[in-house]
Amino acid sequence: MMQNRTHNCGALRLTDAGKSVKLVGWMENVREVGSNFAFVVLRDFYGTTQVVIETEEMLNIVKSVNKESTISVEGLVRERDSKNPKQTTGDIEVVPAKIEILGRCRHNELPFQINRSREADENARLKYRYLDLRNPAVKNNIILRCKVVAALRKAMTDHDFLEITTPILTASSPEGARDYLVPARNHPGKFYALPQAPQQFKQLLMTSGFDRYFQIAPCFRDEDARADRSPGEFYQLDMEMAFASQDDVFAVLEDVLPPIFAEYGLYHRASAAPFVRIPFAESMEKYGSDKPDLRIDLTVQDATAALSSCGFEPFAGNCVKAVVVSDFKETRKFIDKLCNDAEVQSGNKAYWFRLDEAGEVVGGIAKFVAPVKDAVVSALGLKPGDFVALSAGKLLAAQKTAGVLVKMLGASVPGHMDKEQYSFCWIVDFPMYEIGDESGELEFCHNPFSMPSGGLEILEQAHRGEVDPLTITADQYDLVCNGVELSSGAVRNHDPEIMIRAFELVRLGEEDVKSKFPAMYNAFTYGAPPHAGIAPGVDRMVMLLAGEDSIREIIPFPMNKNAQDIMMGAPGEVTQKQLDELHIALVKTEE
RNA sequence: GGCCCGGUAGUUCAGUUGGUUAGAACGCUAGCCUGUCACGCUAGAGGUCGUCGGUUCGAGCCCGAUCCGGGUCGCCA
Repeated sequence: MMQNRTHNCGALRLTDAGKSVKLVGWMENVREVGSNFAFVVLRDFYGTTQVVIETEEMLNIVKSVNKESTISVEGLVRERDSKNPKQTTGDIEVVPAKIEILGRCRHNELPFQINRSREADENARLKYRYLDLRNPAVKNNIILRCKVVAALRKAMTDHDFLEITTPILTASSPEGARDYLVPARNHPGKFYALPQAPQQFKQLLMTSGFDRYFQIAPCFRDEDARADRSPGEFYQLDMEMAFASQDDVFAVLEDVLPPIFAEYGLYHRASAAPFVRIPFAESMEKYGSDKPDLRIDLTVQDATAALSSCGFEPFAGNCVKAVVVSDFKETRKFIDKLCNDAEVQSGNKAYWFRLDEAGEVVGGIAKFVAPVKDAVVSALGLKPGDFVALSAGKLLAAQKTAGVLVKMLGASVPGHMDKEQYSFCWIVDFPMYEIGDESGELEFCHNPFSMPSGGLEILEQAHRGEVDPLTITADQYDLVCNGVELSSGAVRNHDPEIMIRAFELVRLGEEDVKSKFPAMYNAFTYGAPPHAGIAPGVDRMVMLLAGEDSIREIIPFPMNKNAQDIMMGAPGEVTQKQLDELHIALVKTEE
């Protein structure tokens, strides 16, 4: 008797006919086509092989177990009478002399059919993720993820980056997202935090003299989920370079990413270096987004001057943005859906009108537009047959809504999107400061670690009132691909003096810098190299490469929207003993 | 936390202005079938229409509350 399998279920070919083999796998299907005659489909990680049943004895064994049981099959490889060209092993079949049951499936009805699990209810898929993953179409995304991670590691290593792991149990950081906290048994009342990113550690590594660092880093943030944002935890290709500029960081990723995207992606075409660079302000104005999808040829135009006082109430005193689509042939139903979807996605209403073949303003808010037709036509360069989608509000809201319209129109109106490619761009020159919504005062726009463009000098000018702080940009950048924000990065502020001056503009000072980032501030007083880095999201990259719209499709064991693992039962209750050890008393919350 | 969509058989869904016994496909069970490969044919089992309350002679359908899921805004330095 053979102990181990001799081949996997994807291996056997016509040239193997006549061999004695042993296969193992899951019994995917049984097709009975006569008395004591049946075909069994045996599936393992590698593929499927047909087993032909020709005796009552073998049929009885097969019929004694449910589908999805694991079995071993020993027998002879035989050329098929009727071959199946759709199957890689379709030229042969195995005639069993012995079938052994290895792991019985105790359920004759599964929560969903394996080969159709992608259509099943999300909840059922997550609860029975181990069954969902038996579906090759589901499993393939995980295999892709492994290959992409391996390729990223190799590329980074080839570029002389060292992979260094940083702590998972660390200190809570005062800024940014909500932390996951871990109570410290030996320190009553104190907590570790799971890192939101290895940000401070990698900057400390730079200060220690490691020249090029990277890590496939787990990151933890207690924030709500989105279709493209998993709750709780995610992975970044975190990297940092000493004595480096923005251009140095760009050069590495422009070298690393396109070949991996072209090789592993659904579309085998990726932007060549250098990627387009778009200043933040220009991106917002032209694309209505800081993550434009450059595969779409539509852009946003300003229609404020022409339309804000046309008498249409939502436009009054507001910015008005327009997206013009030529030769528009879609139906009224399409337009209504567009406006409705845009409102759902942006939180703001969208409006529209069009020019008919005679050049007359018709449809939507035509009543208000017609009286100022000439001004609108000339401002937007309209031609007969043009469709105009509109948004209104404060500048940012109007821009963002128009950006949603651009993406929706580009995706759904034929001829405006060259879809089958990976189109990268850098968004640069982010503002350093903004006026906070709640405080009404000057605040950091993104993170305070970034170097202001112009360094100490521009900050001094701002302190002297010679420069408006709102015009100061940071050496900070985003990497965007097909409308997806892959990554944020920056040239870091490595100079304690510049750090303090940057904080002083938002009414903070040296003590605040020291207390918020003690390790980093102290380290930088001992001679720090200028450094820069970035951290592309691994999950989002794999999502793009797999062509999936949901991040859960590319995570082996994803959580649901509410950050629950319904398969494992996390989060779950713990024993009183555990709580006592951690000095935690639970308080009943009032309804 | 706000808003939108959804919850009907094991699964995916349909269900007309509120009206007799709530349907289909796949799956499951049984029978037939010797070259199937999404096998085919015949028959059968399978339902607290998420939950609670209300309106009504009568509710899967209308109303209210609530639970669950997804999307989205806020949030995500």
